[in-house]
Amino acid sequence: MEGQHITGVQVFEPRLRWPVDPGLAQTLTGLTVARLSRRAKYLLFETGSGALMVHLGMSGSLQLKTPPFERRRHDHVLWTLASGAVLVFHDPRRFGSVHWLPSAPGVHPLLVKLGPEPLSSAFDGAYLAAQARGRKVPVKAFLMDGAVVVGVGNIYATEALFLAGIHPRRPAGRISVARYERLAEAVKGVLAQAIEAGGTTLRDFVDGTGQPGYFQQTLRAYGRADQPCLTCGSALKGIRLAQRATVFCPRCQR
DNA sequence: ACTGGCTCCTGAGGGC
DNA sequence: TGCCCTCAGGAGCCAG
Repeated sequence: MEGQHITGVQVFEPRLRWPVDPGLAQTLTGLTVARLSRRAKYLLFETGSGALMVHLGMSGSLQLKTPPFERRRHDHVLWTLASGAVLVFHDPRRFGSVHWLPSAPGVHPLLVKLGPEPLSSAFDGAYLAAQARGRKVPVKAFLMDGAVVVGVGNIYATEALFLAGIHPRRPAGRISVARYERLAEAVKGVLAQAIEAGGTTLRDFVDGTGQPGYFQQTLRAYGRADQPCLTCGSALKGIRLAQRATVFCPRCQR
């Protein structure tokens, strides 16, 4: 994508998580993608005057295709490039979104309240402990709060808490700095491993080349309710916490 | 200031 | 074989 010139934009379905800006095609046509970057789970296609911002939600994908190809059901936005290739945004559940991010003035409202990147040095045990001070929210919901740290969804929060030996319902403000250090390390480790494996495929996830991720084969807790704990052998417990499926070991996680 | 519940949507999977 | 119901989830928003 880097260096590609956008020659056309077609929006077939603007009803995504946020309605697609009717002026998007007008704004983007004629621009060149200088570089790709990312903030939290928002993908940024930077041009000289601003950025195309895409969120994949949970079922979204982007693929570069070479015409002729048949537009599939749920192919919502197409960008035609000067090379002749077409970038396709496909999202059956429409939890994803497509935005225009002006380079000035200020930050986009969706980005302004976001916490640090989990793989950055700003994210560590001391930071988590400071953020958690006085808070009673269950630590799993705390960890999934984008204002605390970005990028930690349900699966990786479940895995990290298992690795750190922390009970998902424990109030965030009642965890020691030492245990938060362990948790921060667990988050970094789980994310690094998942990225290495190419992501986690639950149902229909595929990457930019159509390949599934393989991290699900490595999951220690998520999706393993009633199965034996890989550490102590006792049965993992499945609960619902903050409207999310949660699995933990009642013996190892306190 | 916090917290918990609701919401969008489609497809998979289970029960009958 | 096929239908119908329930559940799954990212994350912003809102009521209490």
